[in-house]
Amino acid sequence: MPELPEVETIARGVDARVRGDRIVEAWFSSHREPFKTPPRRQAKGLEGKVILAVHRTGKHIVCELATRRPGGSLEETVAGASAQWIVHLGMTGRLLVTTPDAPLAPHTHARLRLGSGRELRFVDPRRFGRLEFRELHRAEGFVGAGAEPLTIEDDDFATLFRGRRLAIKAALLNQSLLTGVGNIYADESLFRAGMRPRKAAGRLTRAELERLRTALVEVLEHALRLGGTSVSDYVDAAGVRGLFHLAHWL
DNA sequence: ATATGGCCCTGGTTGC
DNA sequence: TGCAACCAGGGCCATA
Repeated sequence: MPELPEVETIARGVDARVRGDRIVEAWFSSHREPFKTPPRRQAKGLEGKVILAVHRTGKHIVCELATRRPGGSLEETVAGASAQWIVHLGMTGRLLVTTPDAPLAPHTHARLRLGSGRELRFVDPRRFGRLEFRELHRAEGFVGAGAEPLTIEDDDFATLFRGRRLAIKAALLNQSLLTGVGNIYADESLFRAGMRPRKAAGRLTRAELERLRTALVEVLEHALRLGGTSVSDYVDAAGVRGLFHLAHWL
């Protein structure tokens, strides 16, 4: 359910609350999911790190980490990162900033105790979400496989679908083509563009593709504007309401 | 290479 | 009313 606008909104909210904070202690649940990196390794990597910045790539929330405080512009800050904590919310995941004494929600899988006294928590009943830790000297910084729908040019957008026989809706959902688009915004943009979801992606005309891209950008930006006004609904302990909000504007 | 389908997982909804 | 079956749905993997 969380797609690009929701994830962006959450990333901004978390960034505003924890940027510059130090991770004092990390606790993880002992389930197999939602861990892409074993919990012990995540805890070891996270403890002592400073959160330089939190931002969105596709549907992923990326926390840039280092062993010292950030300085300068966002670009410099991100460039100075030595590790990343990557959060995917899946269907039901929530990333919350709370006080340490806030009641523990059921299905809490991660608790990062911060130097400021706050806590960053990951809660996910269905465990479709993913938590990953990356050392940047061992691996590339996280990059989504697909293109960002908000910034892709018309030519590149058209190229994505050339020769493809699968339905345009399925193509929009494919994260290695376009990243950040899920069920809701795929449906909504197709509807706005007046296009049948089951039409083969490769059979759309250039004019149709341009209409589709425009519609997609419009719905995403609209949702982003709405989301921006209700950041606290996502990130502060109340949590759930915000997602509901955005889904309901459609 | 591209496309399809099954699986993961729990909570809410539906149906008896 | 109460309980069980059923469905949602993004990403990942095996298979066609």
